[in-house]
Amino acid sequence: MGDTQTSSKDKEVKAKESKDKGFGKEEFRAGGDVSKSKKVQRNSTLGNTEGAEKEGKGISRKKKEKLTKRENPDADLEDFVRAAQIQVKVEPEEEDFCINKKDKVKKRLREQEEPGGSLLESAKKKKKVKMEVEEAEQEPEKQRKKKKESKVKKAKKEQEGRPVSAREGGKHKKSKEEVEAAKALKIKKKEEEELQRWRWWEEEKYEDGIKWKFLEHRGPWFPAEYQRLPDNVKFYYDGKLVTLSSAAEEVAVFFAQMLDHEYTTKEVFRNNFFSDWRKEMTLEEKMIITDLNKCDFSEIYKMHKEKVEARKNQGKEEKQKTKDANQKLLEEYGYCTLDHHRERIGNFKIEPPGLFRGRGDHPKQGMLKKRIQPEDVIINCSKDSKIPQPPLGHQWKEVRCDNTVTWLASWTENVQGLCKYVMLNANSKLKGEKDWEKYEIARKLKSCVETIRTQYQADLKSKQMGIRQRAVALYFIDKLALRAGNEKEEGETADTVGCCSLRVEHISLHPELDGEKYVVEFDFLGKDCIRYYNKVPVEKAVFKNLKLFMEDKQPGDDLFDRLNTAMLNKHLHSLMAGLTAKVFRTYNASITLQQQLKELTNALDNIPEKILSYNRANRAVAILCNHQRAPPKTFEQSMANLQAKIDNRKEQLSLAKKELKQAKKDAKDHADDKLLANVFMLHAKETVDKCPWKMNCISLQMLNRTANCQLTSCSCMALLYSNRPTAVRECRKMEVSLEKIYNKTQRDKFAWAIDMTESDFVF
DNA sequence: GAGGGGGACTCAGAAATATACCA
DNA sequence: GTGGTATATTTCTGAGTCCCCCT
Repeated sequence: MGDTQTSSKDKEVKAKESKDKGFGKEEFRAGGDVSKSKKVQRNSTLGNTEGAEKEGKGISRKKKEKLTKRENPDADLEDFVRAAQIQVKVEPEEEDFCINKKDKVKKRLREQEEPGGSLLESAKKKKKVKMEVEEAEQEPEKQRKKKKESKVKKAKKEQEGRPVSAREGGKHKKSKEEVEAAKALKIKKKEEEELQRWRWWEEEKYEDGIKWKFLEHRGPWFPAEYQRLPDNVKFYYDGKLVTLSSAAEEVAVFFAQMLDHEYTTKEVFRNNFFSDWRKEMTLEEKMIITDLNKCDFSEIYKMHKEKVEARKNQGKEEKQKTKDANQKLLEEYGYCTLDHHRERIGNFKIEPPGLFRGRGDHPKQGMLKKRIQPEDVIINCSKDSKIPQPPLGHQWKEVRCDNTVTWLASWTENVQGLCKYVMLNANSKLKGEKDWEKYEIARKLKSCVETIRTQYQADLKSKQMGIRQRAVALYFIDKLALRAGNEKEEGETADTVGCCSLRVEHISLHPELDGEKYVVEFDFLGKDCIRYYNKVPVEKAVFKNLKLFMEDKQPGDDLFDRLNTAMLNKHLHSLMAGLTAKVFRTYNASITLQQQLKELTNALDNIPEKILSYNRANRAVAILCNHQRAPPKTFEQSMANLQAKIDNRKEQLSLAKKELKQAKKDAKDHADDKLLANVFMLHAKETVDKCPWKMNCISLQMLNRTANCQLTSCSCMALLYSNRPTAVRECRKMEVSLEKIYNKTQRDKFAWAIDMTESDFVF
């Protein structure tokens, strides 16, 4: 893989360099007055920016050293990153295949017309065949080995004169008929589910902007009101007992419940909490409680821990009760009727009050998230639907009927003043349609991406600084899948950036680094305060432009001072309808997935190997998109456990080898007891055969887990960006059951892709 | 017409919960 | 079969993007 990439990358760089010949700083300066234009107001339009004075923007900001930067990824992961970046440029060779909705509908209609086969019947047949294939696929070595094991056991028992019965230890074993019946029931349930599925992708779409014609729901569910602490749980201030008012006590409980968390050690969190807590206190309480450090929440904390522990140790019955209650709640509030179809609601519960958990160094972390009342909630539903009833004694803020939006209820939260929505689940029509649309736009980009690249390459030499900045930003978005980088209000959120909001301090230029020319080193905090660290060789023209953009600027100044996301997207719109910076992320993730799957998968591999390849392909996408997570707390322990398992197997293997040798000898020596000797021989041989295979499995597991340690879940990646039809196509081509790659929720979510994708689909 | 603000949506990581696996 | 642990899945909600409307 590496060789092809390197060579293609070299070619690319050389080709670009030859294009760049003759392009230099002097020529650029002659084209536009850069020294003047550097002081241009950031938001000026591209056309009239030259020479204007920069105002207010690019004020030097303190580099926030305390931000929770993630550790540098491992060196091999960095290599993988580079590899993945190069992948982005490699285009697949196959012809485009377009999902043809009309053809699909026609196909189904044909099936419907076929004699002796209704639509439902044909779907049933199709499903049955599919399931039979999958079942056969799932009958692997494991089951064969189980059978073999049971045979050995049976032989042993018979040898010992013990009876082999269906009942052992008095436990009822399912009869063959019962097993068959359970199987049939499962299949039937699956079929019914499939038949009930709303195949919205086969229906006509509504006119532009209309999201639904009928919407009915029960309104959101509200968390229970606060219950006072039991009398034996006390709060102390400066060693003295203080009985808090209900409002102050509730907020104190929020804090006490978080005492285990790092948040409560952060100064900003503590200050914000204390300030908001005091707002909930009575005058008397305010007079007494003046210093958070003197507050003793230990009894509340202890009570909370005990509650958590008790919940963990609930008996079966209690657990079932809780489960049933949740199910009831879901049935009652978790579904709505949208255009005569029952659709699951994604978040029907109103967010409970608590302390705001802003990420990184969010300036508002620790502030009180107030309890939402029905009076804060706007309900959206059909006029002719049954209007949801507010909880007793309350009323809604407003009931409206707006079928141009997809939300069912909304409210404004108090911390950031943002709107929150109750929306449908990911497997709903409304979400699915959007998803489908997203991939269609990304596919459309494929057909014109080369033109766009040619255009921004040319723009790198533009006389206008703004256009050059736009070209460099686009180059990064395309090559590195950076996010657009909207402007944010200073002091309102954590100091994170995207492409357009990069500052001088976020990049370092290296004319030469580790044997590569024109290397740009990125180091900034992106979305969710996830660190983006990358060293990327770029084209000479890009490098020179960056050098120019950074001249006479302070570290805290904007790198692209004449560009913002609105300008960038406006330009992208002019190149292709519906194109925005975000589309490049989807596009490049899809291309990378397809390319990686093509390179890594081998039709001759076994199923675990194919799954590993699929995970590797997804990992490449995760690296490209810089999807990271904190390493799981149990990571080190679980790796040690796996290593212990391998060691154990090694011992087992050497023992089994000795046993096998002995058993062979015994079989020769004791011809009279051949059966017993054979049983032992079989057993030892099986262990000898099995151990290396198991050890290999554990090694693969370790490899997979190490690589995944700081990356988001692989299937998650495939769901977010990578093209669903691509993954579906690959599974079918490689004869890997979709169940092995995606869980039920995920399969439900992109049922449209599963249904529409043929095995020859190409992104 | 520009641009600022906010509404509506997607994306994404952490936490909670369920399930699988193993001794 | 049981209990403990690891892993997978789901839920929750914060953090982005993008577009439209108002001034």
